[in-house]
Amino acid sequence: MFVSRDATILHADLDAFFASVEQRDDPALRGRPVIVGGGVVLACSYEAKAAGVRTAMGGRQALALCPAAVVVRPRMSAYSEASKAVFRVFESTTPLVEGISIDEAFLEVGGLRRIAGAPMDIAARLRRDVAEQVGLPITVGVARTKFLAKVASGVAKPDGLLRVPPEAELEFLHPLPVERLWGVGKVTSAKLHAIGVRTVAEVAGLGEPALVSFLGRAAGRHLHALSHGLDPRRVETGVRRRSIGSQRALGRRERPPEELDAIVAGIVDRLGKRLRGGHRVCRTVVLRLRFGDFTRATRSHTLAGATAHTPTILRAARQLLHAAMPMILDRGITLVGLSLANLDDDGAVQLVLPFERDAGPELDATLDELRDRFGGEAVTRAARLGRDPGIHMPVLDDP
DNA sequence: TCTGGGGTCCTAGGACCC
DNA sequence: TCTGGGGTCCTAGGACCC
Repeated sequence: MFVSRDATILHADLDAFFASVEQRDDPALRGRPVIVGGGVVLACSYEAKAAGVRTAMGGRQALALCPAAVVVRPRMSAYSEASKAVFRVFESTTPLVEGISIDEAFLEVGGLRRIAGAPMDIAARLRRDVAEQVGLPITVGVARTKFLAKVASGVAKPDGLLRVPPEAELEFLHPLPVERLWGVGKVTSAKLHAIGVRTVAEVAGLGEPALVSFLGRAAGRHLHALSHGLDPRRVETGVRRRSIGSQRALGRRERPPEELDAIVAGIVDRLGKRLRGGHRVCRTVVLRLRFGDFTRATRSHTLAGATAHTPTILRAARQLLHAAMPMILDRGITLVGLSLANLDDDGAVQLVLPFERDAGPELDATLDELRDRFGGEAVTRAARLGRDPGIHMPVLDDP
C-alpha cells in the first residue's frame, strides 16, 4: 500500500466553535467568557476555558468557576449555517475533504503542490479564507497521517497552525500524555495510569501483546500503532452515515406512560422525515433509556425489511417502549431516545398491480391501502407516475 | 457537579447454518 | 452417543469522540 512520505494531510478544526459563532454574531460577547448551553456546557470560549470551564461540565459548576461568564442559549441553525460556509471553503481548497463532525475535517492536499503550493502554504491560506469569508478562527494541523494531523491541531489550538515533519514524528508524539491518543478516554487513561503509564512513549514501550491482553484486541492494536506513529487511514470522501438518532432529556419529574409514548412518537416523526429527506431506509430501531440513577439501557428490534415508513418505525418503537415499562417504572426515566441503524439507500421498487380499465373504485381502495402501508407521500408520487389505471404503480420498498 | 445531543466502533453471547 | 469449526446475524452494553 502506498503511504505518502510527505506531510500532506490537513486536520482543520474550528476553535470553540459554538462560542466563536456567538462572539462573531454579537460584538458585545467578544473578549468575554462565553458559555453556550444551559444545564450543561455545550461549548465555551477560550476566555471561559482559562477559568477552568470545560465542555460537558454542569452549568452550575461552570458558573462557580467563572462567575463573569455570559451564558447563551444554543442556536443550532446558526452553527449549522456557519459549518456549511466553512465546508464550502474546505471544498474550494481540495476535492478530498472528509468531514468528521460539524466543526472539523481532514483535507488531503498532496496532489495540489503544482497548482496550489506546499501543504503549509495551503493551510495558511485556508485559515485566512475561513477568517475572511466566515469570520471564525480555525486551527490546522499538518502531518503525514490523520492521527498526527489531529494531534498537531490539538496542540496548536487556539487559532494556530502546526506541521509535524515526517522525520520528527516520534519526537513530537512521545512526550505527550496518553490522553492525546485517539481512543483513550477516561476509562482507558485510568487503566493506563494504574500501571504507571502516562506518556505516549510509555505506551509505545509496552509492546502490542501486552496492550492487547490489557485493553482488548482492537483497542490494544490501535493504541500500539498510534503510539508508533502508524496510521494507514486515507482521507475518504463520501462517508455515509451508519445510524441516525434523536433523544430528549426529561429531568427528574415522573412521566406517565402516555407522555412517554407521545415523546417517542415525536422523535419517530422527526427521524422518519430525516430518513426520507436523505433517501435512506433503516432496518433496526433502537430505544435508548437513561434512568434516575444514571444507568442506561438500550432495547433494539431489527425489522424483516428496510423501511422509512413512520408508522412501521413507530410500531416497533412502541413495542420496545412497552416491553421496557417495568424497568422505567422501577428506576425512573430521565432520558428517552431512538436510533435508527442498519441504514441503506432507499432503492425505490416498482409494484405491478393488474387492474381492469374501469376498476376506478377498486384502484382507489388499493391506493388507500398502499398509502396506509407506505405513507401518503410515496404513493402520491407513485400515483402520478402510474397515471394510467391498471398499468403499473411504483412504490417505495417496504416488505 | 447531578450531568445535552449527535454520532462511531468494539465485545460478547446466543441462535442458526453449513 | 458424542462430537468439530467457521461464519453471519441479532441483541445489549460500553467506551469514546465532538
